Amino acid sequence: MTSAKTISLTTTTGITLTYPSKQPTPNSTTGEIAPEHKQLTGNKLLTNPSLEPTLASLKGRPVALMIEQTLYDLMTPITSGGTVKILTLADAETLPIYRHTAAHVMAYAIRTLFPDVKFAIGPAIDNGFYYDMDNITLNASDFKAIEKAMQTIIKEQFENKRFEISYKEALALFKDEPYKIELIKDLGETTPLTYYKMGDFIDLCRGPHLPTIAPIKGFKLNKLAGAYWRGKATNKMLTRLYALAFLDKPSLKTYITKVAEQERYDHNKIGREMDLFINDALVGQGLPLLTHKGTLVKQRIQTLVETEERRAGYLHTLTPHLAKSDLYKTSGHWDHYKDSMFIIQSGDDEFALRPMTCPFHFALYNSQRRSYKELPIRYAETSTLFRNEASGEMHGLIRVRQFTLSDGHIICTNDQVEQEFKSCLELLLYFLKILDIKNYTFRLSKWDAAEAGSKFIDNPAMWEQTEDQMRTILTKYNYSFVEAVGEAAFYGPKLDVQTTNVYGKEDTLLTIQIDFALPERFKMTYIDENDKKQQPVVIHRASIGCYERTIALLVERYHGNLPFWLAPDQIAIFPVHNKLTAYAKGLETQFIKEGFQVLCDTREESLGKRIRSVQKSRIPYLLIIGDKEQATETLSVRTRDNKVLDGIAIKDFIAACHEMQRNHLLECQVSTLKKTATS
RNA sequence: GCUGGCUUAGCUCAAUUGGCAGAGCAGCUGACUUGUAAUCAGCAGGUUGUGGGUUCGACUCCCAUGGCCAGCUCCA
Repeated sequence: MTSAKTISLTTTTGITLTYPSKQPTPNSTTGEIAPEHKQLTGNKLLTNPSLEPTLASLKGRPVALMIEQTLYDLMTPITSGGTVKILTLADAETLPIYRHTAAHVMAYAIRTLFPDVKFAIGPAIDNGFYYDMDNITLNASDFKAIEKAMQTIIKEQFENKRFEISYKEALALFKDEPYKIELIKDLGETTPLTYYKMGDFIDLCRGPHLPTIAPIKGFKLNKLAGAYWRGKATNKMLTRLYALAFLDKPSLKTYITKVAEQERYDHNKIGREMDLFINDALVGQGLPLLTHKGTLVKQRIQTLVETEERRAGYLHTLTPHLAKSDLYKTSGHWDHYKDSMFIIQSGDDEFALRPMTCPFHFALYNSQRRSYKELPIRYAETSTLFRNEASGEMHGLIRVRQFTLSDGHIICTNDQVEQEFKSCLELLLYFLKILDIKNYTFRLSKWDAAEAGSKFIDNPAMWEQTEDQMRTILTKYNYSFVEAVGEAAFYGPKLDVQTTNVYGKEDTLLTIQIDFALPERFKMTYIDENDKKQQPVVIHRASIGCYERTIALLVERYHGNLPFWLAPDQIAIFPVHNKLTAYAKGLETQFIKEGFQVLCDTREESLGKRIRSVQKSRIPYLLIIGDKEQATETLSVRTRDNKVLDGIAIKDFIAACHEMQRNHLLECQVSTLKKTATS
């Protein structure tokens, strides 16, 4: 049938595969395939007939290949050998291909309903795909019609055909698609171009794709948003339509249920429900007010952080919340961030609320002549910072205009950088461990040479050196990390600890940065052992990051059930009837003396009602006090997960609470109490 | 800042095509004295975010604006 030369590949299952060397080419004027090439498309590529995909069902059949970690679809000629994994729909590696093909189906459907639409890009993403479009107005009420059109298209079981075309042919074929034309021109005349065709819908695309759209099942359009063309805010904003896509409807449903479940723990909802913070339109956007409960949580974390920092050799400072603009001009922040600083004009003087602490610590350092014998100097401050974030950026406690950073700056010699960097890392890992935060990843945030001089200080040698330094340390101590170009600070690379919120949105929780630029700008020096002036290195670091963001993460991590030592109200006391009020009040006093935060509810309401009324506060322990408890000097302890333990001796309960408080224990030590109760 | 959605009592939500703003919870008053997630009855609660406009008449339609939510962009 073909004159294909055979390229032999080793497969994990020992199957030999052959591939045709010749590819179908389109008729350049119409975009149609020449008839003699038709048999080369689709599913004729495997020599083992039992493995051939069929249009009717791809279940258990090969749909794509992975050769040396690169994905190929079955329509693409293979030009090099290697270890091959044959992928079926069941393989995890296939899912992005499936989603990408589904994106094309959606585009096809939209084209039939909105013929004037102009397509940009439509990639697979986690959990689904999106397509960016122009010249179209959509709203959620269009979703059903689009989904229905997609179903209709899928029923046709179109093959997904692949074509290689020249630069000129591509320009002609996509002449009505301005965004595709821009992509083609950017790829240039020398890059091989391909497009895919299903039914009468064609799309410029590198692939890979499923050989047929028949198996596409579990999808749901879910979100409409604006997105800048090529991710640049100066470009036109396009319409982005997001969809979820899974192999089948049950997995789609499972995912939707899971997400709904997760979103119930949004700190922005339950943080307010727990009465940790509020917002007030008169105060302003991005300026949350912590209630007394939120303040208790913050103060407790702060105590932990500052205690550990002192142990780690940090010197705590208190520096001004504003400074003359000259300070930020010296640091370079003015050039980079002037627009997002709060600037205050006072007579002839220009001030700004501080957006970071570093120059203040540098001023302290520079207030004396420093010897190498003093280094490293480790400054730390629980620092209030102000950043005028864009109005669309604010989010609960995660992104705000005023926040409190567990900030710190280590000024050290070049030789001390590795040790100090490692200590910073260990300190923040210690905090993450105590708080039992596990959903984080390390990101080595590097500069982008393309933006040298504008976004980043133009000193390639120093960038290379510090990034290597960081990479070496991380590798040496076996921390796995991803590298991200263009995510550095303007003065140096960062190790960012990234986390995600309940919506899966990624944010930086903690950061350690090596700074080679600001010591120069602030003319920081020390005298070395040879009586020579040297320039120190600065490490910027955060212990727990910003308290507001950390509280948000904790609320989501614990679903509001903060550990005993962090819970705003730790214990609530409920006398069963009002003759026990005095006794309950006595207990309250006793617990307060022990240092716990206690609520005593003596309202003349039913016990059930009073218990119900504190459920939203998620108090770890409710103590029900009846005549029996008073007579035996015991407690009936109800935990917030609704377990009831009767007959707990008061002193044992107090001891257990102290234990949890002192050791920052995560679990309410119900088992300990129980043991005491039954012994 | 941009795109889309939303904005009604303290909270959660109703109110047909433009035709008298309504309920539950919370609050207050009274009765009940309570054993582990809502005792009963009554009362009160609003310039429908704000400012304009269209209309005999606007919660409803239009314009502007504040705020909230998701996404994009940004994040020292």
